[in-house]
Amino acid sequence: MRTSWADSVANSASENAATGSSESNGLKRPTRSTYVPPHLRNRQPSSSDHPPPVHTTPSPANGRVGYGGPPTGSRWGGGSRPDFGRVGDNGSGGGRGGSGWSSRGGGREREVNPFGDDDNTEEEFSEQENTGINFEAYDDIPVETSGDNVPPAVNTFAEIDLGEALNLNIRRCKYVKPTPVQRYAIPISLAGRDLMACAQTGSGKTAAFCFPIISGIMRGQYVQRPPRGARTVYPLALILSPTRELSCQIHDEAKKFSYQTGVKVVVAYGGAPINQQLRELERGVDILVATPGRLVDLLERARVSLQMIRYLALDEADRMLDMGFEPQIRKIVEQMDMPPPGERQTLLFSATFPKEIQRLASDFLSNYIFLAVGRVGSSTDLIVQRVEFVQESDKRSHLMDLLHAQRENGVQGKQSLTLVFVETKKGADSLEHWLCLNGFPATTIHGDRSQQEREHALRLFKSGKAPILVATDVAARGLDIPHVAHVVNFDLPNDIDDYVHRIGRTGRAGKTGLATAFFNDNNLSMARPLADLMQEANQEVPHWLTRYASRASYGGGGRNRRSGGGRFGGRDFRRDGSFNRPTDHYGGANSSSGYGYSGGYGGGYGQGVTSAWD
DNA sequence: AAAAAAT
Repeated sequence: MRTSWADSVANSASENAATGSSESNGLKRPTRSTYVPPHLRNRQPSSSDHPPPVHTTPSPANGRVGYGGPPTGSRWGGGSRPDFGRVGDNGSGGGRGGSGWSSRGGGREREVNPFGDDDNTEEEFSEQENTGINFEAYDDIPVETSGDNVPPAVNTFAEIDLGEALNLNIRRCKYVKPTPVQRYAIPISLAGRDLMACAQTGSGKTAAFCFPIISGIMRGQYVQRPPRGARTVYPLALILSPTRELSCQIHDEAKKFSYQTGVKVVVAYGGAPINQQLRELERGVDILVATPGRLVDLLERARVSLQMIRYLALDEADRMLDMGFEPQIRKIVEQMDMPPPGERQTLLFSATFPKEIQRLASDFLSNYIFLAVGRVGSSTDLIVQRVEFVQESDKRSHLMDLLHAQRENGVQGKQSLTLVFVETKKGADSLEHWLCLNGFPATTIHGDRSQQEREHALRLFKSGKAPILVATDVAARGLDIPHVAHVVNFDLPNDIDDYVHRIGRTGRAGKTGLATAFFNDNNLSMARPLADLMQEANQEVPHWLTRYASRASYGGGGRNRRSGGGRFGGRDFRRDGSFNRPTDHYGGANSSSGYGYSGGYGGGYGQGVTSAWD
């Protein structure tokens, strides 16, 4: 089924539900659209499994339903954003949009069931799905919101009408009740508001922005494809992330959530053949998940237009707006054909949100709500952090000792994985080689490897065939890898944020995790932030580290460019009063005050909020 | 100085 849900809805005036036999399909893509897979041939369409309505379609240029398309200005039908989905209310969704749609969203025949065999794979799935979600621990989690007219949070999914098909997928995912970030972020998003959210992954962050997007697209009838090159596609939502693997992961999640909703999710990223991605796009796309480089390529080829974007989500938003990415993001968001803030809905998610990045981010937002959700209970306690003083020349043998000990302690069950972070790609290769030589099955992931190699390495690691993964920061953020028992910072990062993200690869799913860092004279600039972080997380700080920390002067200590002051994401910079100051105020000179900061706003977060955020 | 991200 090539036609996306949105396309179908846009043309729903005259509906032809006959599977795969619509004239429009026949007209546009004769071969592909009329194909009926073997298992569906001779099968009666039923309310639960026939594809979304297909239509005798007027050409895109004259088939307008609902609002009139981009050239006419406000696509929001007059600024009442919560109602945007109701344009041209033709009743096809019934009174309660979600339920009405879902019965027809029935699934495209070729849609692979991401849940596997619906009835038999529940265990496998539940384990995966609930990774990192400790529902019990969520009850007294500190939450801070700021902004105008913050919609109230919900306590159950039942309170929100996300639509039947999506609700079914939520049940399939074993999501019993919304996590805090979902409780707040979903109503905010459903109300049409822009959002800057700080929340840990594993607490349902991906779902927190996917649910409202999917739900909104399901019930929105606003879609109209403006005339353009026939091969240009017009996604309604764009989700950007900083690494290819993370985009894949988000795509996989989004596919589960959108199963049989008719909402089409496509992923596009570099390093993989573009032709296959182009074919997927041609089959229809409502939600595009992408890394920036490949997206720019697609935009320049005019294979994708952002003209119809209703939802923009940036995952790991602080990384996306960091120096390396900011120009590309600005190009995509500000210099192509994406609707401006206020005409689209923008959702930014990250665990760490430095103030200066918040300031940058506000360019992309309109009257947004800031949301900070504290860590799950005392979950940092789940990650035991250790720092050891190890000279460069001793690192390998020291690592060897750790791995041997781990092996002998039986900590290394079949599924106990060790993730080793190093600074450079060369260093990754060479350490992997050395580990293998010494009898430790290791693999490596970094940016100099082919995408095939990267994905292969990740699979080897996840499956336990290579229980040691040597990685650069490409693996630091967002990746949900079950059974990582130990994160070793073989080389410490230069930024405490990166450290926070790295160690957050373990201690998930209510399991304990261990994080060991090798510290030496090359890491002096990290002494203070690291010591402060560990102290806040109730970790035992070695005395030698405390001495280094007290010695370190911020100016000389390092180029921790955004220092502790910004690292903690739990505060809306708009409330800081100091946000008018020049940017460089937040540079290295702010380290200590930054840390003192978390105690300075009410203590709601207390300690720990700063750690293990993801 | 390094990593990531298009070909």
